[in-house]
Amino acid sequence: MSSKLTAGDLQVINRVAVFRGLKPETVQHVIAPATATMLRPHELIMRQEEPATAFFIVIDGWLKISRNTQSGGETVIDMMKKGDSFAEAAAFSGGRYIATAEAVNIARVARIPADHLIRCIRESPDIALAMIASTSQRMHYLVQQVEQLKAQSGVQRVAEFLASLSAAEQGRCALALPYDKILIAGRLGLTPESLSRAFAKLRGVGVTINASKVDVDDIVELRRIAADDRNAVRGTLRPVR
Amino acid sequence: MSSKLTAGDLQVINRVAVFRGLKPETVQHVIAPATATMLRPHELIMRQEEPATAFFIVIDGWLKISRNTQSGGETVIDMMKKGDSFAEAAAFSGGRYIATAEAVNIARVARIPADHLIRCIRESPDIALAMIASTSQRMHYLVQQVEQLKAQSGVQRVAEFLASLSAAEQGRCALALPYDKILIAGRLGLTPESLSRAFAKLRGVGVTINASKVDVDDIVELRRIAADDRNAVRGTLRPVR
DNA sequence: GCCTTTCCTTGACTTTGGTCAAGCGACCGG
DNA sequence: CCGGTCGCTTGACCAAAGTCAAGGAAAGGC
Repeated sequence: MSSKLTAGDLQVINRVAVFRGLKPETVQHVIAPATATMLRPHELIMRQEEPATAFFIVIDGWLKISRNTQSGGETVIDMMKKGDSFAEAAAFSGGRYIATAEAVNIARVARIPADHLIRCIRESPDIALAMIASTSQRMHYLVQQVEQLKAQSGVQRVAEFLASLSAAEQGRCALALPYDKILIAGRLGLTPESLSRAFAKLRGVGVTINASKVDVDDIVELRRIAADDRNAVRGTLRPVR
Repeated sequence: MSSKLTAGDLQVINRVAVFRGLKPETVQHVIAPATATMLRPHELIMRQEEPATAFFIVIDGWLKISRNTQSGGETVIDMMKKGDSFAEAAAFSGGRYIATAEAVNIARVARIPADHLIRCIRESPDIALAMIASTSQRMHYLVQQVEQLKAQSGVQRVAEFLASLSAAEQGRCALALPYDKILIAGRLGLTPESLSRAFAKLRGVGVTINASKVDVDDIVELRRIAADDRNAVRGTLRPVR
């Protein structure tokens, strides 16, 4: 189940954003008591409401970060991939996890105990700054998330999501959906049905979706749709069967 | 405009959540170079995209934390009141502010320079832990926000908002809306019109709104509406003129 | 191989919430 | 005191998105 880190694990961990700017020996020290776990699909590594005793780094695979709603449902909060870290802030504040982390596919996750981390911080405060920077990033994401949910329509969120998958400056580009459409729908606050229909509308502006392969005729157009006013887009987007 | 802290300012600052658990002398040290500013309605103390050179504590009044959308609109992210602190994480990470803070009414805000704060942390790491704890709280709020926007209907968000204004365990209670309905609408991701209609629906379950005074017949019922499944509520909520 | 399950799409329909327009009352400045 | 602006509400309408149901295609188990 859980084991010491392999050389490959260390490879990934040393490049992780949360440790950016720390001296290699500091990183070594922080991850000394870390363990790594292989997860099968649907296995959980972090459970909402449980005491926060560690934080995590994704070494490989995709994890779904979700919350159980009062009404028994589930809300996708974020998706984590190789190189992402999560629950840093919870681990420090000694509270409980506010969300659940579930493996989407076969995944490998490193676990760094919170008590050790706090001891490390007392020795070298730079670690604290690194963690705060990482937390700040996460917060930025959440703020953007709130903004998108409040200010953009479903199609616009889909357009922005697709555009974010490509680094292309402009013009035509091909990309692959990173995970199930059901999960994409959840991440964007839509039902799978609505996501399908959003894709159908985007077909009209040169976006071709075939299983998990996507072809975009003009990524600038896609970004324009996302950036436009909610109502400005209306005429241009008719569903194409 | 900006001035040294008054005795009254210190009163508030010493009780603030972000400094909870720190020794009084540590707090003294952190806020040594702090200044306080009086803000008139609509004045800004923090501007999105500007370099994050400080973090803030609200001494009095209400501030609106908002973001300018790409399409030229504005999204309310949060409302801050006396005793709240904000932009801690941004101040550390040396990036830029990700949102704008605007006074809603006459307000007073303390400003703690980031460079001094970082020096403090290197001296006593406990400050870092306090800041992380505070950031963690903020993140919890944002996660809940995302959850609410994705999982609850407008009326449900309104019900939850009203319920959160009262500490009452159960039964009848009276409460006051803390700020304009336009701002409440923004905070909940609704238009003012939709908020009005949501209020009209809640009238049917014993919620009376008169200007900024609200009377709730049964707060448990209100919480039930918020916690129910999006669809379960449907029959029970018809608008009452 | 086949059968089952899961993912995804589409259609028809309903509900929710935004838009536009009108109107009222409170507050403010002159 | 008047006329303005602003906050709030209501009505009529429309667009966006959820629900329910059906069906096809792909993947995985036996």
